[in-house]
Amino acid sequence: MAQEKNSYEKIYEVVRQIPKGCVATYGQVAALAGNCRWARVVGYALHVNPDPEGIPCYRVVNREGRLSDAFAFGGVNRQKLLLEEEGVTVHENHVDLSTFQWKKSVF
DNA sequence: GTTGTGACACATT
DNA sequence: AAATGTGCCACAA
Repeated sequence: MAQEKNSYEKIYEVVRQIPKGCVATYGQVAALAGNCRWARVVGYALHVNPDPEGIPCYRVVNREGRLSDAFAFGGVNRQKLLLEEEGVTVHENHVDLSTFQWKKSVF
């Protein structure tokens, strides 16, 4: 078993755990996945995003709380809308991490 | 098998 | 303060 829970699956698992109304940074997800160095891999994992319904990429932001330029997976506007629907206040492309960054301890 | 690139993060200049 | 360089890992050619 445990047929290679290869990087991606781990990352997806972590992203899936992000509760509603919260956002997580790539580094955060990477760290929860097991390695802070996976930040880039996390971005790649979301890039392929095989399950956009279970992997809300829009809940994942860089360490600035900002969305990447290439993030607009359907329009930056779309992203803002989705996050606001979740209860996250989004300013164009950035959110207040201090307020909305996911804290695993809370869950 | 090696090289290059990438939706990042951190350190240093 | 901003820009650059470096580190790390995975995938594509």
